[in-house]
Amino acid sequence: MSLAHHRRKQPELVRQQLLEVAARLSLEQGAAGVTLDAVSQAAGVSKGGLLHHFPNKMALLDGLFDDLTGKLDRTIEQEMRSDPVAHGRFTRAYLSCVFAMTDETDAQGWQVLTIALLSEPQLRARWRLWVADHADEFVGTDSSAGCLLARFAADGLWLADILKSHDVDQPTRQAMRAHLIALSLQ
Amino acid sequence: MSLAHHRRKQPELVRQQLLEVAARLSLEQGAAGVTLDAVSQAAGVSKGGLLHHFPNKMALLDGLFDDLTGKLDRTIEQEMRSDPVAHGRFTRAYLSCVFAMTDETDAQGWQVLTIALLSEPQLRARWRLWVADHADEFVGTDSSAGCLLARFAADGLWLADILKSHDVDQPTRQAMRAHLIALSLQ
DNA sequence: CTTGACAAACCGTCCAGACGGTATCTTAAT
DNA sequence: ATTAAGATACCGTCTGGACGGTTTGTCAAG
Repeated sequence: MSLAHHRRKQPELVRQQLLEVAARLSLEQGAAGVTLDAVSQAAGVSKGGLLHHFPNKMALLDGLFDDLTGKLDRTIEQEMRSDPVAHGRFTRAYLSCVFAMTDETDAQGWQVLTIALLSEPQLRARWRLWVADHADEFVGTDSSAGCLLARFAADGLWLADILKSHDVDQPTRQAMRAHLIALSLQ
Repeated sequence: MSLAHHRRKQPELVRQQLLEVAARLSLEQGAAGVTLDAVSQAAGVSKGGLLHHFPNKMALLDGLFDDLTGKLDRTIEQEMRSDPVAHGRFTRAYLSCVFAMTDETDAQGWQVLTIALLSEPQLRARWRLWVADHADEFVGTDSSAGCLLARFAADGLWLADILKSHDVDQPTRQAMRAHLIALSLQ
């Protein structure tokens, strides 16, 4: 009967809040920090409330994954529309996303979260599927060795960002980007 | 008084066995599969025995990490000795290691294990340190944008291998390697 | 008044680590 | 060469807590 019970019901907002909190927790405490108790409490919802929206923990992680790939897909699609050259178009859009991740607000969230997600075998499989689907869709334009290499390099940079292992200054970063774009065109 | 109590004591071997089993378990069952019970049982040692060698779980993971980076360091050092060109020497050795990982016996172990390790914040920090140390040591020869990019690309390939997300055939692989070696020289 | 959106208490399991013990090894004085 | 005295390498049990999930109840909106 306390608090949230009496507030205006807003299921969609609560659902969003739960996903957001789950992402933040995985950022701050690693994958192990994402427990039903912690997430629900941090979101100001009871555990029962959380389990109402996501019937089990895997569903919560799946929700996170969907959120992530959904945003990524939309950004890529948008980026591709403004690229006149067909060859390597998807690769360049992918590059844009990765290079943009440093500045974006929710970039850090994505990053550490992703590592956490990838440590879950089931979610690894889903990521595999995502990659396979896109490789398939753009096999005509983005399957050259140059494109593949460019995307690998972007992944490496992305990994370095996640781990904060390298410290790449902005000029170098831009030079690398230019180099990779050139690669995607050959 | 049972069995292992009476066998010849062989601390170093048992220690090695424990690390090996831990790596195998993380490969087969993901990070969550590495529990003290599972590791000790699979290694034919009691949990008490395990905790004798590694006072807590973190120490076990640290041991794994040391094992990994130790082997990596030795391989890199060896590879560097057979490279006459100074510029980018470390980068090329690093490339060799990454490209060799597909064929090596314990490669799979390394790979999935590494993902598990990277999801642990403390171990991420140690990896950060490893990178920083090496970047520092070879700042004179391997800090060019080309070298950095080559290493990033290798990391991307390595990540793809881990996730089995891409399927890169051997010819493409070799072409990529040649390309990256050229990058390390410029 | 039915249904969806929660709350709150509870359960079974699993897991990290503590603890007290026992067997084997090493060392050094005899 | 013996052997006592410690150090080292284990074993087996227990516990406290965390965690995923269930169940039952309550309130509010349509």
